[in-house]
Amino acid sequence: MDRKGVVYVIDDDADVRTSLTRLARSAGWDCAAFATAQHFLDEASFDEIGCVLLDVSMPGMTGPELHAQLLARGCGLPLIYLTGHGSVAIGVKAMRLGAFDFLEKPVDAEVLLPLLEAAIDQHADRCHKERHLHEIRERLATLSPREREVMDHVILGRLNKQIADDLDISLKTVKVHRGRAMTKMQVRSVAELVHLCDVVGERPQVPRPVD
Amino acid sequence: MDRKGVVYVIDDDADVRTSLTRLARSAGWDCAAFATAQHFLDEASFDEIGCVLLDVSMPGMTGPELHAQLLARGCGLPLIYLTGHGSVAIGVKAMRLGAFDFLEKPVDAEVLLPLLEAAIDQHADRCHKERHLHEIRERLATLSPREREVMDHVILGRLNKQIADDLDISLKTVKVHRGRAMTKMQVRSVAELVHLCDVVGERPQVPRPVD
DNA sequence: GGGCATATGGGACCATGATCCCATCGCCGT
DNA sequence: ACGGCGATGGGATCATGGTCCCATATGCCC
Repeated sequence: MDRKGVVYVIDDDADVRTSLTRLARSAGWDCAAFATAQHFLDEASFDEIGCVLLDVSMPGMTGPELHAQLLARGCGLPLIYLTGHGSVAIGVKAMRLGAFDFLEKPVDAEVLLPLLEAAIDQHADRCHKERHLHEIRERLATLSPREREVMDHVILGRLNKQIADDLDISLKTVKVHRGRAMTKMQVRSVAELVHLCDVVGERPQVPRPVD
Repeated sequence: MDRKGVVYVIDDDADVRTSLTRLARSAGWDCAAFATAQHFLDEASFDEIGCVLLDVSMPGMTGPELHAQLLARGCGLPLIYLTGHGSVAIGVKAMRLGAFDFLEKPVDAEVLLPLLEAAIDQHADRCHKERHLHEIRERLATLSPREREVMDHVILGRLNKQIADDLDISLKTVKVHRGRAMTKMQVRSVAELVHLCDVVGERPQVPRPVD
């Protein structure tokens, strides 16, 4: 049985890598194992659905250090820490940074496999939403400065007449920019436009002019 | 110096309660201490800005058990665990449930005080946003069923004509309901209406009819 | 210099939305 | 039985939005 997703294993212990790889593959996932965090950073593509199983303490870059690196690179892979003798403080800090889970070795397969599935599902879900946001941002990027400016007023609920007054241009020009913005954003109603902008968090805080 | 917020201390050790209470008060917060989780549940009001400092292991209800109780009651108070001899698993689980932090005793005042401030600030912020959402939901609750139905179509970008067709009523009636919905929601444009509904997560997934 | 995108504007026309007036009908609670 | 409210609908009027046609001017790139 094949599933969609890659399990990345990062551990300096070859035996651990072998057994985790075997476990993940037996459950149907692809698996790529690395002996150091640096190897993982160098070789992994980061553009696939998956999750990361990483050891806390390794020669070179440690688990938490890798975590910070991934956060800095905007990589959204869920991280599941595995540790032999971790401390409370390290575990709590990892969770605060957004780790998916933090487990102590030895880990039971019946515990780990559902976790892997949940982590990969979460990542797939997030990637899907992220792609959608990216599409919207790409449409936003096609707007000319003036079109964007007019759109910002439109999604605040301003009338064409008011926008014309705000920007000191004619009503006619507002209509042109507005129509082009609607076309470029691929929407046919103000409601859809506002919703798209809400989804990507584009809410200009233009001061509400007097009515 | 007085600050806004209450620090709730829950610990079975009277000395710990005394010292934490003194610390919190010296920093300007109100403080209420409880010897058991049950006392806290019985006596605290939960409608004030604040945060909770709780011990993990106590006679009767434990810290994690109280945590679950608070979650079930929809209480948004940030929880900061304090533990003398906590395990990694307990700490990680507490963080997964949304604890604000999980510290090991003894806790340095220079660590705890900034945490208290951050937790209380976060709670104040969330309460503020929650109040705003509540206001909007109250407006939504004043809509008649038909008004709500029409509004659901409006925020999907449907034209009055299409809504009339969908609901099998006259164009005129749609206008009436629409106008009343706008008044009750206290908005003057579709853009504002859509934004309010986006904020409270009210996005009906009415199947898009053929155009 | 010629093409292209951007910003600007006018005129005309139609569709749509908003807001008044008016009305009927049914249901619920006092 | 009466009043209030929700839902329904018509007519009239005006403001607004959308979409065609047309045009000019600027700046940029090849």
